[in-house]
Amino acid sequence: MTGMTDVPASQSGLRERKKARTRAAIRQHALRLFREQGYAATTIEQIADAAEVSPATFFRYFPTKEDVVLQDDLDIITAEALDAQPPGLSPIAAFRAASAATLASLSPEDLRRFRDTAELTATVPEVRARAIDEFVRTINQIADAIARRTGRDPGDFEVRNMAGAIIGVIMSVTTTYGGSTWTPEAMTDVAGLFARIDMALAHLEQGLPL
Amino acid sequence: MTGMTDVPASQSGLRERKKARTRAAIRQHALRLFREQGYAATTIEQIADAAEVSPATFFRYFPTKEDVVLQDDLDIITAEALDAQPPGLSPIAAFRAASAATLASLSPEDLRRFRDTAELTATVPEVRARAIDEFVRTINQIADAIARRTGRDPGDFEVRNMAGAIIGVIMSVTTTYGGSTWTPEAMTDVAGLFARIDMALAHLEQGLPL
DNA sequence: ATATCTTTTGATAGTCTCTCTCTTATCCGA
DNA sequence: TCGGATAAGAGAGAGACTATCAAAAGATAT
Repeated sequence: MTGMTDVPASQSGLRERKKARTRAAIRQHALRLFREQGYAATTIEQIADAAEVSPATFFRYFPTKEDVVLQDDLDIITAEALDAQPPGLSPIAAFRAASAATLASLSPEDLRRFRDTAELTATVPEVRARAIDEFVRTINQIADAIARRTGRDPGDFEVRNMAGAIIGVIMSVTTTYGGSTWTPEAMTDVAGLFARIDMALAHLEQGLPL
Repeated sequence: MTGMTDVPASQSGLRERKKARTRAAIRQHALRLFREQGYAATTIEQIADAAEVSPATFFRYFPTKEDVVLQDDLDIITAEALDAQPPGLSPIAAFRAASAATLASLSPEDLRRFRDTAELTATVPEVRARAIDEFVRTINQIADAIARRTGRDPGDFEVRNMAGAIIGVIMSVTTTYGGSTWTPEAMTDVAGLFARIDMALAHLEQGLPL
């Protein structure tokens, strides 16, 4: 895992490089077509044509149409960043620091892609549903990381509960940005979104006072 | 809204009664077939045949296959139950009381159907994704109810944040019941699930101490 | 009871996502 | 350079979902 970019630092064989390039091409053309024509109006065949592969190949790289949009590696990165924080910090404080570190590590290109996918995630119901399900899967990783840093069992009820609360407030922030529901323009700066996430976590850390 | 049952207290014309009966029949046979053969292995055609309607009619009652499983009214009920709680209670305490009241109001038949749908929700990825998306939609209703009872603005950041945290811990509990991931047997009693939800909310209320 | 109007249903055809299988091409290591 | 793997392509097909149109059934009025 070398970052969020689709093409990893060319490591070994030509085969892997080609694979990564194909994957990146598919995703890139897919996102472009989604932006131009809308998600539903874009067919797999069009994406495959644009990326110069067969429709069958599309599904070898992405199990479903929605998966082209999903962020795959972001949660893994924050999990790593979470482990990298000093042991003294409380779980939520460590999570806040890890988020900041993750944001800082993103390249401009990463940010652009993040913005595109975030918009699609908030806009298209099917994609949103899948993305949130991924979020829930992330609860496990967060819980594991918290368990590691507090020396408790990963299945511990309270650990899992805290992980759930963290994901919950993040979901709340990301699904309603800027007061009412999602507006694409408001999402232009990813930094603002991260700032709101940090505020939400701080609020949670203080016990959600009203 | 007369309860969770599919057939509302027969009110007006024959037309509406028939409609309600058709809807109930489709859902009932669908859940039975899902239980017997699995979700993916059951086709719309089979459900339609069993319910003695045409496949097209299925889609007139439920926009997608997943929607047969979703719980539609449960969140509305808890929202109402939330408003019914005495104003003195803190938001989370009120929510706990509302949950208990909702559980108590369910008929044995409701409980059985709830158990079936809960299992499918936790088991089948597509269904789970949809259900969680519904959960997020529920954040708004919870936030509105909290805003009403605290006299704050419904769009208030901290109010929405608390609603998110509540949904987050509930998601955490319902998606992993009994330590590790879902086991159908553990789910036999719905009461146990509600008890766990209550524990999670109590933990959240105390500020998530570890 | 009959006629008319509206709503619901069924039938049919078609699109698109996704799966499976088989064959061909390409890359890797020896 | 030669087997052994792995990926890409082609094609057939299942199944979810949509659109359209005609038939059936309920509601309403005379």
